[in-house]
Amino acid sequence: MSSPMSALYPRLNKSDRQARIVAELRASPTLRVNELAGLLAVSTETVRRDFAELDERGLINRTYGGAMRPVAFEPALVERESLMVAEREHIAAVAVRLVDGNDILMIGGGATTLHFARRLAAERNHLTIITHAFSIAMALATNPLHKVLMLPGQYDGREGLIHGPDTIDTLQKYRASKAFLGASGLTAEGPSDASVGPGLIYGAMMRRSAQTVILADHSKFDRTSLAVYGPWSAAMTLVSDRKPEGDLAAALASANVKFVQAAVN
Amino acid sequence: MSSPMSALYPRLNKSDRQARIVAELRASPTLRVNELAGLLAVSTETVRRDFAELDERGLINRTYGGAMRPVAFEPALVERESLMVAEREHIAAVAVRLVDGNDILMIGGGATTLHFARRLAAERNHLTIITHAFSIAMALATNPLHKVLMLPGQYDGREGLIHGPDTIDTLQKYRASKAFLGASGLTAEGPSDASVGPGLIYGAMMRRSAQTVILADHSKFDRTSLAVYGPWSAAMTLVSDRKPEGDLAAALASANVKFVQAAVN
DNA sequence: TATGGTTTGATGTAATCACAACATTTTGAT
DNA sequence: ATCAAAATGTTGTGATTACATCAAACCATA
Repeated sequence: MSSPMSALYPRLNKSDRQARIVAELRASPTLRVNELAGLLAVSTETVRRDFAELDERGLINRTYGGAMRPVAFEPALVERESLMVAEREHIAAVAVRLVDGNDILMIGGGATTLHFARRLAAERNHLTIITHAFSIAMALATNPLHKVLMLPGQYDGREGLIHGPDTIDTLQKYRASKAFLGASGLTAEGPSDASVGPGLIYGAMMRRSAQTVILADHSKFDRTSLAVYGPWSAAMTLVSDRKPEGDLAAALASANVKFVQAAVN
Repeated sequence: MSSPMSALYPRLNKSDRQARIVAELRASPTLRVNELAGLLAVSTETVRRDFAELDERGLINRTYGGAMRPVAFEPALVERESLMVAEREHIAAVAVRLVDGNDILMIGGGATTLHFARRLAAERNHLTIITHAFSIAMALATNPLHKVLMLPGQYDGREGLIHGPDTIDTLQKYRASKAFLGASGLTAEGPSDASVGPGLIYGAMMRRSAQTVILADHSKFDRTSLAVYGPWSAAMTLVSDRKPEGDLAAALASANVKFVQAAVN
């Protein structure tokens, strides 16, 4: 057997090799499958398999022909990130159309609202946005023309967002035209969140905004979560990829909640 | 037409389209030629030509099959991260010893204070920390036993921290035992920062804390920066890798500033 | 040593991409 | 309206990549 030309490194086992890939990405923001195969003296298929695994674990991001360094990974958020991505992006894209040029917005934390914030950064300018989520603020700040106001309070590293009494108090000082909120459950009673702290924030944001837009894919329908943060009302709009049915649909109708469909073609 | 977002937008001219490509990269760190062609309703060759021009101008980075956001978009912090790392880590390690178990801390933004926060997360528990920097809060939150309070205000994506009148106002409500602050310059007049906004924060933090600890390596000595945020006083401690000399040393001595040496080695 | 699972390599096929050459459309100025 | 330049689309070719499949090599353990 002829030895490979670039035997720069000793043969590594799987975990060492993958660790090295991650390390290599710190030096260079992108890597090609080809280069790496030569560098590590393994076949391209092995590199591809490593990329697939590391991408699964969120340590890298795959691109066509290679991989790139992940931008910034939120602790608990990454797990949810991979689910319902297509639905969430559609919901976010449609929700952006509900934003007026003069709006003052409040945006709650969550995977879907993060997509919404990214599109807001890409498509809009000169908006004022109040939020309690680090990820939302960082996404919006990639467009320096926006003005991002951060709420005070206790930082929860697991969720990557801020809550607590200070947050609620400060919200009373602000008034927005529209609040954009995610939810982990939607029932006839109203939208709800899995944690009490953030739930209180979302309720306060809703009360301090003229309009409220709930962004939630159909997997949240009829799922009850811990903290219900508000009854349905005529000042609310639900943006989702499917139309609700049954009890939930009846509750929305009787409260005059507007519905906007984000079709998944 | 299986792309998530099909032709939602009107036909754009060249410069608008290219501006939009740059904007779109804010929403997603990578773009594929194909997706973008569908999104903008132009041929793949046009997208390729746009990529070539934008890459030439440094506004994007090309990858095989697409383009990615240039690394320069990241907060300005990363650039400084690589300088004086050893010195900063020593300074941070020594500064941690100045923290008492019952302290309530304020920590300002910066590369050196970030090292300090990481050590605090590793070595201490049950501290209450008030900060205005995302990176500091995230570093501290890796230890869930700490309580991290985030200040409100306008988010500056370039620096990755918060400032503005709301921040100053809120600081008046708090009182800490010690403030740990970085600096971009140290002169006889006092420590100073390169930006006005953060400088005002550091001044306020200093006034609201019983003790102030300045963390700065020797490259900051005798360098004047934009915003001087406080005169030297007996309530201050300087932690550095070298002992100041000349005018600076005289000013520190006459104000009774304590000095702690962080020896390298 | 035998064995079963894991890891890696090799191969073939289909999909995707880059690039160049040429045709067509749009734009802007006269 | 006419013309020339710029911008864009189309097409074809060759290169690169992805993915599935199967075989070989490797490894831990009984």
